[in-house]
Amino acid sequence: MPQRGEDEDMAGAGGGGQTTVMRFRDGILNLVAERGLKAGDKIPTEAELKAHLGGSRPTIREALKLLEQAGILSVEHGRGRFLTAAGTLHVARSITHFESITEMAGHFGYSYENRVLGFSEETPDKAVRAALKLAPGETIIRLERLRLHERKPLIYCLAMIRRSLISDPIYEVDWSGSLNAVLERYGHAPRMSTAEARAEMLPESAISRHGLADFGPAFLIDETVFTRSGEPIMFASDWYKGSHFAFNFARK
Amino acid sequence: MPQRGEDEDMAGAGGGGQTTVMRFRDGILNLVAERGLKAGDKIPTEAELKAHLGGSRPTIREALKLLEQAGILSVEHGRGRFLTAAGTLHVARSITHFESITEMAGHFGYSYENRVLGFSEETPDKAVRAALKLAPGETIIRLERLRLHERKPLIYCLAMIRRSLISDPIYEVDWSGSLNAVLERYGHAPRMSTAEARAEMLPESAISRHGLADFGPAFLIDETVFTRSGEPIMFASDWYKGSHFAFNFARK
DNA sequence: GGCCATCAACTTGTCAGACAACATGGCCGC
DNA sequence: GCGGCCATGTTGTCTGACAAGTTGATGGCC
Repeated sequence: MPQRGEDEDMAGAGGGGQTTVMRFRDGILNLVAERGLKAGDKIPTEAELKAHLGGSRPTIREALKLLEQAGILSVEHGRGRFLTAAGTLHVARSITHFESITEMAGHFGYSYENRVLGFSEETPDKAVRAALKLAPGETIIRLERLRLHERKPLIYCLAMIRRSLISDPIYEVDWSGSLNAVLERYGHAPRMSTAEARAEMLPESAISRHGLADFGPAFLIDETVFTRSGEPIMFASDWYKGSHFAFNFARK
Repeated sequence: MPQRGEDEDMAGAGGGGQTTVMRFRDGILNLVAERGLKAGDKIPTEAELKAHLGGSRPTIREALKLLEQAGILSVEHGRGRFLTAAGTLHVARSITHFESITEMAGHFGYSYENRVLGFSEETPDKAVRAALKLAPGETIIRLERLRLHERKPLIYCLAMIRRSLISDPIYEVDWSGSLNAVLERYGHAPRMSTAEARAEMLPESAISRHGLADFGPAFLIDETVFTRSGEPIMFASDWYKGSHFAFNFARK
C-alpha cells in the first residue's frame, strides 16, 4: 500500500487541516467531544487512536504533541494521556488576541464615529524611539483621535507611527478610517503587539483641550505593534472609558 | 546499539527536560540562539538537527512540532522551517501567568502588610453562584482584605470562597497570610483562572468604610479561580491602585 | 543568446516495525 | 493473607524507507 498519496479526496471536507497531523489533531478533539470526556479523563491510547483515525503511530504522536503543547493534554509515561482542566478554560474574546479597535467595536456592540483630533510629524521621545527601534533622525506621525458612540466619547487614541512607512504626504492620507487598513495599504499590516495595561485618568492635556472631563477612570493599553515579520510599526496608547469596557483573559 | 536507555547522565544538566523530546526542544532553541538567527530566518533542517543533537528523526520532529504549536516556528513543505516573529515577542511578567498576589508582590518590589478587614459566612449572589457552580444552599466565605506598602493601601481584595472547601470553623483560620497557602493546606491549591479586567474607582462602601478616598482609579481584576483539576474554588475581585501597577501581555 | 522543459537534489510529510522504559494488576509461592 | 515476580498495557525512542513539494542546474530548442 502506498503511503497516503492517492489524493484522498477529503479536500474541502468541512474543517480539517492541510496535513494529516492537523487532521488527526482535530480528529482527536472531535473524538474527545463525542465521548463527552472531561478534565482528568484518560483519552484513548495511541493504538486505539490509530485504529480510529488510521495513519501511523509517529503521525498520531505528532498530533498528540501539538495538543500537549497547547496545554490540552498531559502525558504520563506508561499510564496514558489525560485531558487537562486548563484546556477547558474558555475565554470569550481574550485580550491576548490581536485585533484592531475597529474590529473590537463590533464585539462590544458599539458603532463608532471616528473623530480625528489632529496629526503631525514629530520627533519621537526616547521611549517611543526605543520601542520602535528608530534610527537617529527618524521621525514619527503623531495621530490623535477620539472614538464616539452616540456622541459620547468612549476611546481616546494616541498613535506614534514610523514616518518612513507612509510614502505619501501625511495630509493626503485619510486618517478617519481604520488605521490598520491604512497601514495594510502601505504594505505594513499590523499583526501582533506587546502591550501594557493600567488604570488611570485621561492625561490633563486631553481633558482640557477636548472637553473630556466626564470621561472618568480609563483602562489604558500601551502597545508596541509589529508586522507579521516582526518589524515595529507604531506605538499606540488607547484609553478606554472604564465604565464601558472590560477585557477577558485566562491565567495559568 | 540500544535505543537510548543507558542512563545518559545529563541529569541536573542545567535546564533540559525529562524526555528526549523536551531536551531536543530546548536544544533547538539554544542552537537558534547561538547562531543568532532572527525572525524569518531558516533554521537547520531535520537532518542537520539530527547530526547536531543526536537522536532520531521522529524524535526531532516531535520536538519541532512543540515549537510549531508554540508559534515559534513555521513550516513550509519542501522548503524548510523558519523562525516566526511571534516567537520573538518577549513579555516580562505576563498577566496570563497565574500567580498569587503575594508572589506578584516580589515582582513589583513591594513588601506588603496584609490587613484583614473582615470575614463572614454568607449566601452567594447569583453571579458568584454561577461562576463557582454552587449547589443550592451552598454558602461562601466572604473575605475582605487590604494590602499596604509603607502604610499606603495598594490593593483592595474581596474573595468569595466556597465554604465547603474549608473544613474548620472560619474563625480558626489565619486569613492574614497567603490565601493560596490556606487553600493549598486544605487540598485545593489554586492553579489557574479566567479573568476580566476593567478600570473603575473603588466601590463606595469600601471608600467610606475604610478611608480609601485617596486611592484613585483602580485596575480591577475579577477572577474565577480553579484547581489543577478544574474545580472552581473562589471568585476574587482585586482592585490594584492604578498609579502603582501595570500589567503586561502579548497579543497575536 | 535567450527561453523553457526536464531532472536531480534537498526538504518536509508519512508509513512500518521494532525495542526500551515505566505503570499496573494478577498470579504464585511462602 | 501477604509480598515479590511477571505478564501486559502504555508511552518513549530508534531505524529505514517512500511520498510529495521546492529549488536550482542542466540541456535542448527556437
